[in-house]
Amino acid sequence: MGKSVTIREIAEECHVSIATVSRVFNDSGTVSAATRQRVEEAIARRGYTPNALARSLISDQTMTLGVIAPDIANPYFSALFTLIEQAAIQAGYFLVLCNTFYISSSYQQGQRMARTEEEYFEMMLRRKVDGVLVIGGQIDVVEMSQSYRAALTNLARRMPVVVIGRPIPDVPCVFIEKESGGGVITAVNYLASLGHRRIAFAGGEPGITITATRLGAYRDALAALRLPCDEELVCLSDYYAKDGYQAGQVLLARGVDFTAALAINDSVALGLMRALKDHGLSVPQDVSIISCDQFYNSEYLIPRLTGIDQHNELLGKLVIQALLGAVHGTSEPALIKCMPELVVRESCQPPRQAVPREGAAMPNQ
Amino acid sequence: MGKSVTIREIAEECHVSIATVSRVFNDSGTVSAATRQRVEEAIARRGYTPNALARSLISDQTMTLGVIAPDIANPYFSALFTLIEQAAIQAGYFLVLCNTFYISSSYQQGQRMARTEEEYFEMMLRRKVDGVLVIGGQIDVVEMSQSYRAALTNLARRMPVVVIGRPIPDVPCVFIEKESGGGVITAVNYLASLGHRRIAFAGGEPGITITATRLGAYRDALAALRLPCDEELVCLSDYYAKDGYQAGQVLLARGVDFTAALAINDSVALGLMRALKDHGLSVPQDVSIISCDQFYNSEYLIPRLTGIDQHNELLGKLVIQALLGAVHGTSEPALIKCMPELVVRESCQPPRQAVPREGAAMPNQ
DNA sequence: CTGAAAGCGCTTACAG
DNA sequence: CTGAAAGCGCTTACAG
Repeated sequence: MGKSVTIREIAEECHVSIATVSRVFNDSGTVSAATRQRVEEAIARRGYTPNALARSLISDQTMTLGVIAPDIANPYFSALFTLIEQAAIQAGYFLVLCNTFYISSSYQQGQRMARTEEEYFEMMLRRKVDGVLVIGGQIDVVEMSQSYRAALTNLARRMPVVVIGRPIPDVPCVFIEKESGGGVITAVNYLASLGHRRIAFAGGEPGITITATRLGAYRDALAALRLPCDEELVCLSDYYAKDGYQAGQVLLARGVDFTAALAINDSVALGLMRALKDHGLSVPQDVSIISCDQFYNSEYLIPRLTGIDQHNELLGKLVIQALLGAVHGTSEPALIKCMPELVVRESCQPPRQAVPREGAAMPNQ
Repeated sequence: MGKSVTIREIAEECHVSIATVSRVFNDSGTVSAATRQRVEEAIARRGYTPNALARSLISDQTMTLGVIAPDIANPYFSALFTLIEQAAIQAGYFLVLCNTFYISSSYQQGQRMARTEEEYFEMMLRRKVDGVLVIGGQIDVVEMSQSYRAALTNLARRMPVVVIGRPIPDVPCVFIEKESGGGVITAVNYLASLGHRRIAFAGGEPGITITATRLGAYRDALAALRLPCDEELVCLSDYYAKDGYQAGQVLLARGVDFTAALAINDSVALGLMRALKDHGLSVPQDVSIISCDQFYNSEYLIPRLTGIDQHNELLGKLVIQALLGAVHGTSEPALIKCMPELVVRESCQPPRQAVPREGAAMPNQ
């Protein structure tokens, strides 16, 4: 590729100084109409494009924001990223997307494919992004490593950082807490109101905040309702369809008695329904299913999936607002909560009968 | 945020020149053991991080690649992006992701949320990325605008550009053509082998190459088989679940007779199956469904979706290889084709009866 | 209105 | 082994 045309070349071509070219390009300062026209023509003719690197070196801003997320192929994150990007673009910022695959066991098999979050933090520092958004990842691991905590603290001391996840004391970020489990309580109450008494819980990686929060809310709700809350009703795994499938298989193999189940999100619900079906069970006739976090295709499933809308769109807007606020120094250490909402569709109905207790046959795949 | 520590500060602190600090940090040139240690300690103590902007200005490379895609929330793109990112990271590059929402009618409602591809091209030039990957978008519009073509040509003259999409003569990019419709022909033949004679086609935005290619292959296959290919068997729309749903409604409202249908991808198949169900039709008992482009959840749907695996994973690897090749000047104007593969699952079976011809009732939603 | 100069933070020949 | 200097491409006071 040929070297790109610089401000100096334009200046020489027009017999003016580079300062003058800069002035006309940026429409700053004063330039006589004649030279302005001459310079503008040269710029157009040569296709001059200013070097953003040089500009950033001076202005000390790159108009770039870093986004560090676990897995963009997860619909939850891709939907959120889309929202965030739109808001960022409107504010004139670019986004550098970094996938860590941290909680995504689907991708962790074999050699390390991505960089760690700590490595990404270092890169953000070097590249002088104007701010960083951390979405989940190690921040949501219940037992956080000291080195991660130190790295995040170091990053936050040097540039604005907004975190969607569990607030950590003494780390100078803006934390945005997604939810407190309210939606799950609503879901359990809804199931109970339909007459269900034995309600299972499927999916979610153990040791992750979102799992712990939702599981905790599930247990609290059951306790408040004086409903059974046996350990065997719970099967954690991860956040994808294959994990819901696996959780369903385990639940069924245990021979647990349940007439309804909470799935940690839509993907897990999908896999769970599949496992049930392979066992000869129908939703909602035999088992009612409700998702704790609805994505975008729930209304097209058969049956249409009842679930909690965590209002992630709202979250997306708030997040970028918080980040831009932090970048421009008008940040408040917000603790945002979106009100979850139950969306009733077709996957729940009053219980007809208990699930048979005998050991389950292995499904064919 | 306080100004970050520079090489000059480290130099002063150690009473050496900045050249020396640079040498120890980059482990280049020769430095005495004593000063090396002193400098390394200062670097660690102060948490010095080199300014990548300044480095890039000198080295003329940013180790950043731009990716311009229509919609990362579309599972096709997010899966591809994931693959591409992993390959890029391993090669030491960062990715700037730009969503244009170009073909995504789901997002085009109301005011313009994203930038146009041409604006993104300009930004790539300014930011001096080392290369650009263009995935779909206007490149796949059958009637391409002149200004887009000019902008792409200009970009490709100035930096390495790899395009996944329809090759355009005289535009100096590396083009990677995804497919030629071979998979669709396989799908139609499969349906015909099952005994289907009236096969519908649903989804895909009109005027887009991928739609045209697949529709063309569908028609060719039908013609070769001497099967009916009425206009009314075809209903285009777009690439998402809601579009499949809409296409299904239209097909049903037309009262067309069909026992099987091709959906342009899994999302469309999902919506289509939903529309059929709302009309009281079951898959595969009443209608067989096959997807022309399978995503990741097809094996968890009820019924498990039969479809074509376009082997996008392979594509992801090839793409980044081509881009890195172009960046390092070892590009060949590749024309890559992945061999599609039929994956038979549960959504197709021999026809039982024709769909009733009377006008369809509107489904409840 | 316009230009010369300093400087953003760094790397890299070139001397010593 | 080490430092002074030039230079990457640009912006911005400061003179004139």
